Amino acid sequence: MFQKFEVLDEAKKKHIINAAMTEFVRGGYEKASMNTVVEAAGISKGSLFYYFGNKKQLYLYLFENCEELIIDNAHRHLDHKESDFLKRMEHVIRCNASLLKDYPLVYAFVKGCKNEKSEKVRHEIGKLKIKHTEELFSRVYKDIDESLFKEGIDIRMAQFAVKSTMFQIMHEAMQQSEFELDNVLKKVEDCRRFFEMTLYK
Amino acid sequence: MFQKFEVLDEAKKKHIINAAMTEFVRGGYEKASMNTVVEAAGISKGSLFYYFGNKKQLYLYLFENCEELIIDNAHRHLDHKESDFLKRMEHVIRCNASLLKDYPLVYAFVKGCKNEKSEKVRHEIGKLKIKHTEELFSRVYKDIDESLFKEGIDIRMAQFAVKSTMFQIMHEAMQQSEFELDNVLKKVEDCRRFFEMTLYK
DNA sequence: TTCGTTGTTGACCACTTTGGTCATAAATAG
DNA sequence: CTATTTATGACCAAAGTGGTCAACAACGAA
Repeated sequence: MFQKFEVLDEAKKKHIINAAMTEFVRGGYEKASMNTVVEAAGISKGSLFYYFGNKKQLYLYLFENCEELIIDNAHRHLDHKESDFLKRMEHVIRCNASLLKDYPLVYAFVKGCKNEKSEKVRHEIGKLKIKHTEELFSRVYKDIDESLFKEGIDIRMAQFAVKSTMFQIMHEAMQQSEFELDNVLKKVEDCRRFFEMTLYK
Repeated sequence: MFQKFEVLDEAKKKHIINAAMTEFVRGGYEKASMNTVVEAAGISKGSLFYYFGNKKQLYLYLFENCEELIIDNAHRHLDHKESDFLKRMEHVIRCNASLLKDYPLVYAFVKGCKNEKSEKVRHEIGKLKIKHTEELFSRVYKDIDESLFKEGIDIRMAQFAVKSTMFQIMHEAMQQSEFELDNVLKKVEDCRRFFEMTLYK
C-alpha cells in the first residue's frame, strides 16, 4: 500500500510524518493543506502524492502508524515489571520522552483523529479498530506496592501529583527548541527522589 | 476605535472573542479565516467587519484585550497577600480558573501573538508595550514563608510539584465539555490539603 | 404614521489557495 | 547504454480568501 513511502530512509520519513501531523493537528482534516505539508517537509508536491496517493490516504496512514507507535511504546513500559510506583512512573516518562522526542505530536494527532468531524474520514477512523490505548495506560496504576507509602497518605492523590509533576517536566522540556533527552531524564530522576522522600516511609 | 463592538452585551462579545481567538490560535495570523470566525461566532460577515474594520484590527484588538485580562487577573492574585505558599498557589488557580472559564484561550493566544511570524502584524505587536506577564507571575514565588516546610525538603521541587499538580487539575477540567468551576475549586482544595500533609511540618 | 439613525445581513468581487495531475527530468539499476 | 523508478513543479478547475455594499430591520423621536 505505502511501499513507495516505507522504503525511504528513516530520517526523511520522520520529517514527512511530523510535517503532516503538525498540519493535521492544527484545524483537523478539512483545513489541513497539502501545500503546507510539502513546504514543511521540504519535498515536492508530486512526491507527496506519489507516496500516499491522496490526502485521505495520508491521513489514514498517519493514524495507523501513530497507533502502532503508541501501542509499541506502551508495551515497552508494561514489560518493565516494577511494583514501586515511583520507579514505574519514572520508566513511563522515560519511554514517553524518547517517543515524543522523535514524534512530538503522536498523542495530539491520534486524539484529534478520534474526534475528527469530517465525514470524509470519520467512518474509516471508526473502522480501524481503536486499540484501547487509554485502557493500556490505566494499567500503570495496577498492582502497585501500596505498603511503600507512608501511613495515612491519600495514595490516589499522591499518584496524580507524581504523574502531573513528571509529565510537566517533560512537557516543559519539549517546549524548548532542542529536546535534551538526558536532561529530562535527570530531572525526572531528581523528581522521583523528591517524592520518595516525601511520600515513602 | 471599537465602540461598535464594545457596546454589545457581554455574552455576545465573549462569544465573538472566543471564536476569533480559537481561529487565530490554530495556525497564526495568516491562516486564520474570517469566514470560520463568523460561522463559529454565529454572526454575519458584514457584522464582523462593521465591528472591527479588518482582520488586522481584530487581531490587534484581541491582543490588547487579552493582555488586559491577564494583567487584571494577575493583580487579583497579587493583591491577595499570603505568605503560605500552598494557600497562595490555591488562590492563583482560583483566579486563573475563573478567567479561563470565560476565555479558555487567553494564554494560548497571547503566546501565539508574541511569536507570530507574519510581517503584517509582527511590528505592531512589538510596539504595543509587552507587559511582562511572566515577570508578574514569577512573583508568586517571592516572599514565601519557607519555615512552613519540613526540614530537608527541596523547596523548589516542592513548589514545582504543587504548581504542576494544581494546574493539571485545572487543565483536565477544561477538557471536559462543561467547565465545572466549583468542582475544580473543590479538587484544588483537596490537593492543597494533601500537600499540607506531605510537605508542611 | 413617518423619518432618520444605527445595526445586520449575505450576495458579490477580484484574487489566492485548494487537492490533485502529468509531462518531463533526474537518478538508479541491470 | 537502456529501462525503470523517483522526483519535480507548472498547471487545472474548483473552492476559499479578505473585504464591500446595497438592501433591510429595529429603534426611538416627532
